[in-house]
Amino acid sequence: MNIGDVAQRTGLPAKTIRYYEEIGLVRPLRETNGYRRFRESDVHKLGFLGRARSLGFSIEDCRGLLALYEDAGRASADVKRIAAAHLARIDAKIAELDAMRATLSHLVDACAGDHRPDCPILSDLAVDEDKAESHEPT
Amino acid sequence: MNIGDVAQRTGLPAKTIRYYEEIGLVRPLRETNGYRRFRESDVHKLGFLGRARSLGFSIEDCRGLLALYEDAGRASADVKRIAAAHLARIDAKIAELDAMRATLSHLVDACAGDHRPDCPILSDLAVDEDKAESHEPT
DNA sequence: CTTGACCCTCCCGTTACTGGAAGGCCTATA
DNA sequence: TATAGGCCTTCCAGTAACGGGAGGGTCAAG
Repeated sequence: MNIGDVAQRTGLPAKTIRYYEEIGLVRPLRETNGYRRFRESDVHKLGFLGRARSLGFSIEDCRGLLALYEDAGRASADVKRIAAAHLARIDAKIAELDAMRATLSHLVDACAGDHRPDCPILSDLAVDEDKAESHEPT
Repeated sequence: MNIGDVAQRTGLPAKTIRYYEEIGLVRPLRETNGYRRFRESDVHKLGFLGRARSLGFSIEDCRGLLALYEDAGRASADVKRIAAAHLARIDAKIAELDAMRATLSHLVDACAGDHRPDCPILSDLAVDEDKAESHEPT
């Protein structure tokens, strides 16, 4: 199977599939003309990768999950560890976004949004107060 | 004021401040020895930037907000438009993460997490079903 | 034989920085 | 005065996960 068909079947762009090969996530065969030839097992792996990525797992997480998937004797605890860590990151990100949302929606609501220059959004950003002094990395 | 003092006062790393100068967000003066010299207005702007960034505004958003901030005659509607668009992006991101969280926490709960190989997390990722076929860009 | 749809590789651009190397400047102390 | 350290400078490279596009080979149909 050529890359175009695989893209069709997995929903992944051909560019992405080539990239996954480049970083060693899949190893399709090659035709004599240089075209990639994908086996069913490659397509299956790419589907796995697409689903894992859509759940927000990083490429390195995916690499680990794929290795565990192909290891029939793995312990489910190893899989759960990766997933639980990812879940914790998601929760942290949600909390961060919720905090941003709260502040921002408050400011947006307070802003008249008309032709006048007075704007609580800018006023707040301009103020040099402790409550606004946190610049933690995201 | 030198860059180290400004970093101290704004909470921004010196590297970041240099970067902001490079992309034209601030324009500190220069001493004869080549050191950057920051005025109070520069420090103020950097504080503004730090706060806007911590609310998740992009650099380009910040550039726009800063321009509006320095334009005494701007309309608050212009500011509100930027903030509301950002709020919408935040909401979309939260919704996406909530969906991931729901699926993932379900799987994590279903996984025994012991020494046995059976793992619903991997089983689900391996399945090629319609309900798991969406790989929309984030 | 040409057209058009594939496929290939290679390189740059994205976001917002961060790390590090190589070296100049400034102050204090031995 | 020499030197140590702590600043400061520039420039280069790398990050995550691709996307865009150039330049060019391949294949099946008409």
